[in-house]
Amino acid sequence: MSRYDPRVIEQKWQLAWEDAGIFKARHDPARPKYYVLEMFPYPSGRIHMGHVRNYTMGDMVARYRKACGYNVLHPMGWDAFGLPAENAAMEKGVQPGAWTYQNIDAMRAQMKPLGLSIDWSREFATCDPEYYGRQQALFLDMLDAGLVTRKSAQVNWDPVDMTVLANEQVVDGRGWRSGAVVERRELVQWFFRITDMADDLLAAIDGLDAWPEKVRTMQRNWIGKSRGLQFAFETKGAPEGFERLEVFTTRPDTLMGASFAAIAPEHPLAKALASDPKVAAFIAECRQSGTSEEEIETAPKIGLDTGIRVTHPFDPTWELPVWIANFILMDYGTGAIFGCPAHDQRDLDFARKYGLPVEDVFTAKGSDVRVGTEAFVPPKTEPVEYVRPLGEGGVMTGEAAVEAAIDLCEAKGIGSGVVRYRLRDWGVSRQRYWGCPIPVIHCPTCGVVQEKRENLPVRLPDDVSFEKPGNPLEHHPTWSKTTCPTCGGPARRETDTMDTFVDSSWYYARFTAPHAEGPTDLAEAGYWMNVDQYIGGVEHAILHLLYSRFFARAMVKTGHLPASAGEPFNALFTQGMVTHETYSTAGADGRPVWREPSEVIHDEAGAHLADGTPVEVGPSTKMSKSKKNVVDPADIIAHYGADTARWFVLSDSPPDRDVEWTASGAEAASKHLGRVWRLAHEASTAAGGDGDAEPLLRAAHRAIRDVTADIEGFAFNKAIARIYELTAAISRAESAPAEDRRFALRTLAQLVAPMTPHLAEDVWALVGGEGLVAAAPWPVVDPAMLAEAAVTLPVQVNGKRRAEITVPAGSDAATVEALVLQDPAVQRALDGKTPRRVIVVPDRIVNVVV
RNA sequence: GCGGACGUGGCGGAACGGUAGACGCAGCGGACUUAAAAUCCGCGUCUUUCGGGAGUGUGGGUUCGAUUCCCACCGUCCGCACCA
Repeated sequence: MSRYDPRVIEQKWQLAWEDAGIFKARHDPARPKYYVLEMFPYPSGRIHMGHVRNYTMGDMVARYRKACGYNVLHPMGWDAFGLPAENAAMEKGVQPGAWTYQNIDAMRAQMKPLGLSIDWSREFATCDPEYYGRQQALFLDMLDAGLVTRKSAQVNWDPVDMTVLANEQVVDGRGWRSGAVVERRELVQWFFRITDMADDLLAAIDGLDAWPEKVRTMQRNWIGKSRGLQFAFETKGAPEGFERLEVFTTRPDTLMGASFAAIAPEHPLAKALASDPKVAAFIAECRQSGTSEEEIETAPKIGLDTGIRVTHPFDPTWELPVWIANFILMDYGTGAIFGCPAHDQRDLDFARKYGLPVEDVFTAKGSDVRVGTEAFVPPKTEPVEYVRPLGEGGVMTGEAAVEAAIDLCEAKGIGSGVVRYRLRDWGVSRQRYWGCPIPVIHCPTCGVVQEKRENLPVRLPDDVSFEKPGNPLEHHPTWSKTTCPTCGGPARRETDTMDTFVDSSWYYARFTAPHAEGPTDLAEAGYWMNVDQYIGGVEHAILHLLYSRFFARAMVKTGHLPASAGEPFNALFTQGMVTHETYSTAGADGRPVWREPSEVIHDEAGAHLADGTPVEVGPSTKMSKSKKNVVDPADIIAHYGADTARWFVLSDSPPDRDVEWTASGAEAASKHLGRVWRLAHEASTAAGGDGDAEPLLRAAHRAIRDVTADIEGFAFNKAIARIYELTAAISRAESAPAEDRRFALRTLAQLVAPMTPHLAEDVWALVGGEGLVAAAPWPVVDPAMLAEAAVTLPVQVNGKRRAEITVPAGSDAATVEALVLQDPAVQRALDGKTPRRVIVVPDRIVNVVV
């Protein structure tokens, strides 16, 4: 007998789809469009299970929407600039471009067998000059629109390699190659002025109702809008020009608890004091750390008393010392604060370390407990008792006290209420080769000059050397030498390239017209934008999504997108990771040696290698090369077929949670698909059958209803559970008329077409479906087949289940109550007591309260 | 350190505030087979004196009723601006 052979059918149907050209997206104003997009991959050279999960989910949505009658756009491309290509160049001596394009070819070849409904004619890579040239045009338009600026910013500097390091390249405070202690250094850089849009980016989050709430919360917190007081201390003993020290605080209500003022090591006042060797040494010490906020926040708090004093604005006789402290960020507020140790943990730690006073400003209502080693920081909405108030005091919330403090200070002429954001401008300069060149020229006479638009793209040279550390574009003998577009004199090209986040901030728009002359084609963008469903990892919840939202607004402002596309992603779904158990054996030095899953044998003796060495089975973690707990999709597809891989990554776990890859799970998925195929094969030639068709037909319609709802709700694991039930029902209905079984199998084929499309086509063809199931409409549910005549209600007595009764659906409360009280099991549970209340939830439950 | 999420049988998970454990895996029992594989059917939280009792990370609270809502704690994961 024939059997399910994925190798044969998967290739067959992929060819059939290609011949029919059914996944090519065509602009058709007469039809409603639907744009499905998965976050495009970095071309590492191998696809991994995370990709399979991401693209299978996107394909699920794309194929489902197509069946529902939408004109679907489902493109794919490559996020192709970035550090790994330069690392490969250093390690293997290949050019980053050649390495990247080889990887793209390899990955495309691994992706195609998955049978995704992608319009490959729209494919591009961000490292194509055709793409990055348009990105340069966008950059110049943004420059003209005032959205770009140049200013100084801090970078990780490797003093041995004399080069800028990415945060990733800083390991335990040291450069990953040189091992030198990394220091912070200032460099003039290009920035996008994202903070100009902070308020709009924040307010518009309210409208993103199809985004996960957690992502919206994270974005709100990242933007971090806060109202506070900005005022100036008068200084004593400060150098000329620093008679006043501007500080910003979100807690002006704690001003009477101030015990010191502190400035960032990069603050102009600190720099002005650096002629003092002690200060200079301290600032140098503060710089011995990377730029990441995590590193700065977790570093031990250190400070230096400058000897300068400031007078308290509410009491001219009260003086506070000015410290330089390593935990003050120059980027936030004014780079200077006053410390109130009683109500801020960092200030308290600092005060305890350096013996500064701690004065409680407020206490819990009615409590006389004073701050010890833990700062008292209740929610601002909680009423507290002010014992050192700025004004009147008494019991009030922090919120109210802050507003009162701002009003009081404004009335007294001490500063003013201001709004600040945690969000910083987006620094896009990178001192690297493998990125989009910034299309400007530095001319000794004219200054910073734009490259002429007709000269775009400014192409990367393809003959660079990675022998020396640092930016190869700077080392290139000729590339940066050019003439000034304005005066014609000799000039130097900008050698900074753009952050790769820029590349991924507008690719969704380029997909709507991938070969347009300009960055976009407004007619195409107008039809296809916005992305209706965006799918990707939660690790992009903040940066990529926020930058994309900013870029879409910038493209509206520069005329590259219609006004309606300023918020580019209508719906967002964040999927979980694919994990696997980890396996290790004991190494000679006692440290674990990681083993690949394919090396490990599981049997009665436990887990071991082929030679009998026992294997330690560790917890399931994200698949990673370093722990070797990876399963190669290519191997799975070769062994089981693409449909099994697709079915597995959709089943079991909810899509937004991690899914654990297990060999037995893959085996089970494969078995199930074989069972479906066998049922179809048997039914294809079956005749007769005189049994009752109704249970089967009811099961089919229930499945249509439930699977549809589950797909709409991104509950793919539940949709799959419903498919298992329908399969069991068909298997059980051996005696039903053959044509009814074929109907049920056609329904099944339609329902699984988005999940396992190749199998679905084969089943569809076997049981008399017309044409391709990929082109067939979504099945329609018959409400008459869903109605139930009777319902079984659980009966609780005092909240504990004691009985159940069966009543006609829709029975009213009085009828149910009477029946329940007569029930012998209920009477036994009542034990002669009189019911106080009977709660009847129609068609759901009864609770008798005694 | 700061911000965000998650926690249910041996395992992955299901459950508009309404029968906790759908569906799947592993396991056990049975059918078919000379036998095995494949396939099909059934059982399945723990405990019990067989009446019942306990049970959704831990401890409290709200409710006729809590896995679900509220508070505190513990653990795990994600992000922190130059990894993508």
